[in-house]
Amino acid sequence: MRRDIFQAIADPTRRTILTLIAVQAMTPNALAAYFDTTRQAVSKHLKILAECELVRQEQQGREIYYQLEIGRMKEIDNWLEQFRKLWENRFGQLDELLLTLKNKQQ
Amino acid sequence: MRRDIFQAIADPTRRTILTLIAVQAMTPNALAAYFDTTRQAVSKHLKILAECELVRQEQQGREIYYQLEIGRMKEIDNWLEQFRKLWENRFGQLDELLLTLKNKQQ
DNA sequence: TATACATGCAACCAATTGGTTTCTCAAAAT
DNA sequence: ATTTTGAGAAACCAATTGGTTGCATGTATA
Repeated sequence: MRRDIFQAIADPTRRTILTLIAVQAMTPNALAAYFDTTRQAVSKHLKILAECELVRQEQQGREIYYQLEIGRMKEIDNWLEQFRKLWENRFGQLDELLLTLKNKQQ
Repeated sequence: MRRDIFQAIADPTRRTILTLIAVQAMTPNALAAYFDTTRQAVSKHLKILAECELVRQEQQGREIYYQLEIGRMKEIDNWLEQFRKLWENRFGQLDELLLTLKNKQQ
């Protein structure tokens, strides 16, 4: 039980769940229809996502709607931030190269 | 052996390795000094990162320098893209709320 | 009220993971 | 030429993971 957002998105099923509920809240049953596993397996994935606060539950009668908790997703974005400079730099260099080539053609 | 970039960054040691070599290329030995594990364990992490093409190796005598392959990191950014709209929206709504509160004070 | 449905939990299982120790190999250094 | 050093591969191990089946519980419906 690591309860780590990076570990949470490591599983492809969980990533798909996040994508699905990003569009609209869904019940475990409805989600399970998208996968080749049992409802209980999906339930376990949802539990992990809930522990990481990546999803929010909303009971509605006997159904539970799972909704994306978008705020947490920003943590991944924050981690990426340290690398963003590097790849912007790289693409910046590419831009420069293309510009040089263009100038030579003129 | 999943060779999946999301699975690669799931491990905290591997994330730290990526952060370290983002600054400058490093050898397995130098990296191992940062962790409470054996050099061989670090070597295994590097192998996984290499399989995902997140690092590039450069032999120099008997040492091997590992360097960050920044391009692959953009895949994570691309996956985040689908959620970015949502959280920008959310913070947009927050901005609006703050603006309303400010106006009320006046 | 009895039955069907939606969900989560517990117990179990095979595969994977992250770590270790031991070994081999190639390149420096003595 | 011999020894030391840097690195990866192999064999092994305990813990974790993702899945299953069976059960318990609460809510809707007949």
